[in-house]
Amino acid sequence: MPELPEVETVARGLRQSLPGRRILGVRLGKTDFIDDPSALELLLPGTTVSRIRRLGKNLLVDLQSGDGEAESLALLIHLGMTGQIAIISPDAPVPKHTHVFLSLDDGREMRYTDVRRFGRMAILSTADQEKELGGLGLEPLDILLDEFRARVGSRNGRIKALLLDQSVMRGIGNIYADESLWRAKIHPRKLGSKLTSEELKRLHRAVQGILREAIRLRGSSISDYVDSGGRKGKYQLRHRVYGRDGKKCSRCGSLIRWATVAGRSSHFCPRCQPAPRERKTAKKSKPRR
DNA sequence: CTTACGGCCTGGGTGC
DNA sequence: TGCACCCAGGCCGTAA
Repeated sequence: MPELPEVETVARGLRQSLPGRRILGVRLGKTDFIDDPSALELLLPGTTVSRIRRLGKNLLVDLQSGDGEAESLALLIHLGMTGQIAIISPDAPVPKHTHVFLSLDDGREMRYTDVRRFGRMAILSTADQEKELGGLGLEPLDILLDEFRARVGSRNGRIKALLLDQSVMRGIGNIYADESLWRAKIHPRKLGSKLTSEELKRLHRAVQGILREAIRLRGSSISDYVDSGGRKGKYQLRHRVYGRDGKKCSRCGSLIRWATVAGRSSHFCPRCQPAPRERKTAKKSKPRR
């Protein structure tokens, strides 16, 4: 599943081949993950890619219009769970579930393949970009310790939910949330406001360290993630808890556990990440009839 | 305002 | 071969 390290890897791949390329044509398959499919068909041809940006899990392909107009557009791509981008020869076999084809002026094409179609594509004006992406939190790789403390330590939500909340920080998903909490020795159910100063510091370091290492290893290929060159990542080999329930914790030997926290599957070591005191929520007695 | 939670989207994998 | 079911991440509506 593409989270920050995977999207960053894709972005770096696209930066190798897209800037300077002119888009010649657009062909679409299923379009229910595209905000306005006809806008893509209408506006993309004739534009030139100027740069590739990543904001959290979002990719932005900046476009210059062919006629030199100042109006700048960007193609937003969110890979969802199963989105893949390929820059490839049009003669290459087309994988199933490929729904967007952009022909490029170097003879290749950019393809978007998405089994689940949980991804998203949209053409955004500068104003749209602010509206759509303005609510995102800070980049976890850039956030300073003090900012991290302020944003996370003040909140009463479960730390797992806070790490996943894109308006707190952008780009962390289930894998890197679980891995970061394990490294920082914090239970996913603990409340942000209950984290000690030391825990906040450890978590800040853990998040950044893990994201950096994951980018270095080109992300985690869990289900079907590949980068824009079709290569798998290697960080899944370093996972300590994600998908390892029932296996031994590499730090203490206890068995990794699985539980639902904040509505998401969570993996953690019950010894290294001690459970917080349960909040006293009156156990709802079953309504009897 | 904040937080919690259920439901929805889709289809591959699994188990019977 | 079929078929029901689960699950993934993000988001949204609703409730407290």
